[in-house]
Amino acid sequence: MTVIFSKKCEYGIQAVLYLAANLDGEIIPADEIARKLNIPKEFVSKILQNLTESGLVYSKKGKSGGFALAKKPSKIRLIDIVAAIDGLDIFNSCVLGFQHCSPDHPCPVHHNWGILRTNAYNMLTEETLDKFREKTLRKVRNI
Amino acid sequence: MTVIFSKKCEYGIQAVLYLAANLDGEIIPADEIARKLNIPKEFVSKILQNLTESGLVYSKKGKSGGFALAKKPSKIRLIDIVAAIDGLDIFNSCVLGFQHCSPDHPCPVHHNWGILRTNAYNMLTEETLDKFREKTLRKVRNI
DNA sequence: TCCTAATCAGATTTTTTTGTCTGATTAAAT
DNA sequence: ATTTAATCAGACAAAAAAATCTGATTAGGA
Repeated sequence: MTVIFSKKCEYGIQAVLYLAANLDGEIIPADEIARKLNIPKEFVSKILQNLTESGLVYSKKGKSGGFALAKKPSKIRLIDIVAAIDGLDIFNSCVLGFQHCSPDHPCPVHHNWGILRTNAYNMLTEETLDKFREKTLRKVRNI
Repeated sequence: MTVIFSKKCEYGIQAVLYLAANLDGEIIPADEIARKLNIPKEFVSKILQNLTESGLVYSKKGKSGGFALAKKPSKIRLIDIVAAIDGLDIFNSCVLGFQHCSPDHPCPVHHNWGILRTNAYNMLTEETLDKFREKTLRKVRNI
């Protein structure tokens, strides 16, 4: 199966978007996120743990605990989430898997793919969570 | 780990490019392909089996057997290989994994990602194996 | 203050992907 | 024609990813 982001990363982005849609930094339990987004409960919990270690998310243990963003939505870019979960190898390694692919010894699609890759990177870097608030709200309510 | 193509697909494309680099339809054993491309021998053999079932590759059993392209290089597009191994889901499903993503209820990055995806699809569709012959030869010899 | 219920967090299991091994097949040499 | 050596092909095993289970933690009510 071809894939852009791992399931972990997909779920992670979804969950963080959900947190961002609740402006005032409200603490939200993993259980609610899991239900609203149709993600296995303990899986989303684990992913948010990872993001907590990365400093993107804040977690509170115990009763009435949960997760919230650790920064303002305008300070979190989509690329930050991808970097924390999947890493940025995809933007540095050869799409065909050639081990010694470089500008000097390019693979057949090196140039064309490079352009696509740069566009993707720029898109993920330009987009911060605050830009998505309304879109995310609409999307989540329609699931 | 974020990934575009599965290892299987990466290896598959590499192997088919290698076959295409041998113009006259010469039959090449999996062993040689594996050595030249640094791919596990039996794995590349299995992948080429799959491609044989898909009609892209021809296989010959027994001593002095091996694999060759089943069609002229100009008739095989990169997208055909991707479709045969990984399928084309990546070009139809939501990049963030939202189950009900559509133009009516788009995910936050729906539009932007749609453009990138279309570009990628077009690139893989326009590129046929014959265009890569010299590039592949250079690449393989430098590995 | 203690107990309970709800939560996060780490360990475990299942599934998928990747890689390896053994056997069936075939062409060529004897 | 028989044997042999090299190959493809399908069954098997290991590693990685995804999902689940159990235990540690904490706030709030009795």
